[in-house]
Order: sequence, then C-alpha cells, then structure tokens
Amino acid sequence: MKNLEIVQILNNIADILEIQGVEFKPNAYRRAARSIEGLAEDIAEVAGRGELRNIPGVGESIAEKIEEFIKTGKLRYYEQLKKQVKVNVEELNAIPTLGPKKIKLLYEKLHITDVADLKKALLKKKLQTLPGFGDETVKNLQKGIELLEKRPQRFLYAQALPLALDIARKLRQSKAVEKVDIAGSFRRGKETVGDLDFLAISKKPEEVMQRFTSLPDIDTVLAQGTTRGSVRFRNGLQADLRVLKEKEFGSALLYFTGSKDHNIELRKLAISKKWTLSEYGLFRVKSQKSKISGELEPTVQTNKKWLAGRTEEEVYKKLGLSFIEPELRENTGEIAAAQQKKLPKLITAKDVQGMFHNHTTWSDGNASVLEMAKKAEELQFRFLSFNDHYGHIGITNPLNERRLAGYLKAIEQAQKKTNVRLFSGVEIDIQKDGSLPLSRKKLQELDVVIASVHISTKMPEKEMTQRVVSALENYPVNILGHPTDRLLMQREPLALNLEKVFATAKRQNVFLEVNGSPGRMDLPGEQVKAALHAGCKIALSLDAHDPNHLGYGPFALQMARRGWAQKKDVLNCWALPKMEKALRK
DNA sequence: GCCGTTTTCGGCCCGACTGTTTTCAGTCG
Repeated sequence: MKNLEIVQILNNIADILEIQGVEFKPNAYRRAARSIEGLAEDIAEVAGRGELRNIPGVGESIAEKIEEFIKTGKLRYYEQLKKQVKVNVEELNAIPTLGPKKIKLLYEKLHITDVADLKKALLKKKLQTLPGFGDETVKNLQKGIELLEKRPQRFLYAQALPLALDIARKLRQSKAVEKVDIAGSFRRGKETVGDLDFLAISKKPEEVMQRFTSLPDIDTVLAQGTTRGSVRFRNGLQADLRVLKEKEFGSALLYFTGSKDHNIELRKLAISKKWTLSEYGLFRVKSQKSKISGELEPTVQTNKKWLAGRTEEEVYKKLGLSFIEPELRENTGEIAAAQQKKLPKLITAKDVQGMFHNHTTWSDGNASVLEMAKKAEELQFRFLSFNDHYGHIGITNPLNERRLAGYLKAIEQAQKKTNVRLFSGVEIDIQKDGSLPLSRKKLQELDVVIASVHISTKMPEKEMTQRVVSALENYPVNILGHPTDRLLMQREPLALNLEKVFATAKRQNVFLEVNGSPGRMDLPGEQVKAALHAGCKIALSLDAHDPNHLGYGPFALQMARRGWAQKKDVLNCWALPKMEKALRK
C-alpha cells in the first residue's frame, strides 16, 4: 500500500516548491495529499479503476505523477526537484517555528541543508548574524530540535491500520498459515504505534517466515529465525512476527498484546497460585531435584502441567478473572476490577448512533452539507452534527453572522433529502479572554455548540484554565472541542488544569469531546477515564473535513473504550429524544 | 496545479500571534 508514501512525496514537493517561492502550487499538492490521506482504500486500486481524478484536488498532472509512482516506484519530477534544492526540507520543516522562508535563508546564507548542519550552526552561534534571527528565534529552534529528537519514530494509529491489515491479509494468503492476529499496542488501541506485532499459527513456521520476510516494500530484514522474524519497511515501520502452535496462541496473544505492566501483574497472580504464565501457556509447576547420573551438578527437573493457553479467555478464566478487553490492559486497576467482576461493559461500534463535529465547504471542509449527509446515510448513521468553524481563525474560512443564516438553510434543505437526523451547529473559537464571538441568544438557536481553543495556545496554565472555564460558564456550550488541543507527535497539549475544567464541565452540563481525528485523538483515553471519574459525560466526534473522514468513528470509539466508557457515559449512544433533551440550552 | 450555479482563464478564501523589523515578515491553523 503506497498511500502514505505518496502523501509524503506530495507534501515534500509542496515544501520544495514553497522554498523556491512558487505560488499556489504548494497548496495544490497539499490539498491532494490531504485527500489521499483520508482515502480508505489502496490508491493503486483507485488508479486501477482509472478514478484518480475523482479524488478532490487531484487533476491531470498529479494523477499522472501518482500513476508513474505506482508503476515505477519513482517520480522523475520529484527527483529533479530534489536535485535543484539540495535541502532536506522535510526534516527541517518538521522543526516547529521553522518554515520555508527561514529554511531558504539558512541555506542561502549558511549552506544549512539538514538538522545536523543547523545544530552545528547553533553551537557556533552563527544564526544570530542573520536578519530576522533574534534570541527568541534561536531559542525556539533549539527547543524545537530537542522536541524532535526525544520523540521516537512512531506512526499514528490510523496510518498503521491499513498497513497492519494489509500485512495480515498477505500473511493469511499463505496456505501454511492457519490464523493471524495483530497484537501489541496496536491491539490495545493506542493512538500511536512504534511497531506492529503479528502472531500466526502454523505447522510450517519456516514457510510463514519466508513469506513474511519477502513481503513487498521491505527495506531491511532485521532478523529471521524459524519462529521469530523482524523487518523494517521502506516507510520506516518495523514489524515483528511470531509463529506458534495452536495450543499456545491465546497465551502468546496475551503476552504480545501487553502492556508489559499488565503482564507482570498477571504473572504475579499466577505465581500466587503456584502456577507460571508465559507466552507458551499457563502451567502448574512441580519442581523436584534429581541427580542425573553422570552429571556433576544436580539439575532442577521441572514438571509442568499445562493448564490453559489456547485462548485469552481461557487464561483469564483460569486465573479467576473476567475477560479484560485489550484497551484496558494498562495496569490501571483493570485486574482488580476483573477479580471483583466489576469491569465496565465497554461501548461498542453498534452502540454509537452518529457523530458530532463535522465540517463542510461552508468553512474548511472538502464537501457540501448534502454530500456529507449522504455519506452518513450510506454508513447508517442515525444522526450527524454539522459544526463548521465560527470565529477569527484565518484559513478555515470561518462562518460569520451574515453567512450563518445560509449555512443553517443548507442544513435544513439537506434534512429534507435524508433520513439521517441533521443537527445544526458551529465550532466556535474560544477567544483569548474566554469570550465567544457570537451572542448567547444566537448560540441558543443552534442544536449543537462546540467551543474550542485554536489561537493563543501558549498561555500559561492559570490564564488558559480561566479562559476555558469562563467560556463554559458564560455561554451556552454543549461540547468542549478537542480539550487538550494536542496534535500527536507535533504539538504538546495546552497548559490546562483539566481537573478544574472537568469540574466546570460537570456543573455546566458540558460534554467533553473525544475527537477521533487521527492526529488529535483528544481527549486521550487516560483523560476520558479521569473525566468520567469526575462525573462528566463525553461526546464522540470526527472533526471530519471530508466524506471519507466519516469513517474515523472507530478511532474516537477506541479512545472512549480506553477511558472505560459505557453507554450511559456517551451522548452518541443515547436515544435521540434523550440526546436532544440533553443538548437543550 | 486545480477548479468552475460568479469563471475553461484567472483566481487561489485570511487573521492572529510571535518576534523583531519602529511598521512588518514568517509561521500556524
């Protein structure tokens, strides 16, 4: 699957063109990249059907380039550009506060082409000589590099998902394979993954391993034994495979799903019962010392009796625990809860009736209200909430009071053409002073008001907390949008006292958003758990900017499940009349 | 390079913030 590589290349082209001072083209390439990122299927399949140009933002020229890359694995245009600008733009651009203009200046004046060069120049204090580079600028660059270096190479869950499914599918094609599962933090639904762990059952492990290490797009085979193998793909992702016997599969899945701390607790529990737990199974241990003739030292002869291990359920049951869903296996109280049979009944996909927080062409979305509604209908949503931007956020083409009427009318008209219940609303900007740029009266007329922080994100904790609390206290807000405002692997969360925010949200009946947009996943699971503990309720949202994004539901669900959420905690799961009542302001 | 109930050619959404530059450039969303 080449989607991610193509997205990367298109973005790199945009970066290089921007450095060259080319106008408009960079945005064209970025738009195409965004659309492809939101694509649910393999782009090679779209290309095979000759439908590349149906992708928004992909025209004649970009379609040709994609086809060239799919066919040849190379893109001549991109190679040419890289020769013209010998700068590792991707690497440098990843540093926060460093953009194309400064990169260009650094290259022209100091011949800096990558982060290593930049670090040398920083050490020699060369940057201060450049126009526009003051003390703060230099400090920000230093901090940016540090942030970049301490963060390990990880993938967003949503990026890893198609790759994981693709690898599993290709492994299953082997006749030697009886069963394949994906374990690791991926299975626990973590929002980012460092690598992918695969488990396979087979009586012919060598054959499976051979297939694994000869998968397409592999960069390096890191290890290859008979039952254990490890590879790194060209896109940087590492994958490990273990091949086991049927009888070991459950205990192996348990072991390789983790988390490490969860496993340690389970093993302790086994030991307390005079058993032992490993990836090979749960065993009763009868050890006896015996002197084998001819040997100098006495050997410990262990006599292990197999107790469980075929399935995870079997192991948990034998240990006296109810089954613990993978999302809960973080050793944060789930084992004790499982002993007392007090685990939550986690929400599932079928409990969720629809999604909040969706954008259209009325602000910065890719599709019309009706197109979004039709896609929602196709996906069997019972409701969909439109929340286009409102406020002074530049490029998002926000709504204003004049355009709001037209927006509401468009939703009303779309409602006549679909059975999906459409909610009207906005995602309104919480301004620096905690006010919202629309009157309480106007806000009250909307079905769903989401308030979010977008600008002035570097305020100190006290001010930031006051800003958010004040917005929730003084305006009819239904949902606090992406509460921490983190961007995974890109931006730290806001300095915010969440405890205070949760307390206010509870008092004001404001739902906390669980935003399923792959780069956000906000609130994260741990904080969902904290919010529920504080008595808050949550609302699942997509932050969809494209009909394809309406498929992000599982990601929001996954955060909610990691936060121990049950049906009663989640607005999206309530019957429509109850939901509408809860949204009244 | 893309796109079109304003257009097949001529536009391409813009505002806030930061830092530095005493009037604005670069970055970010």
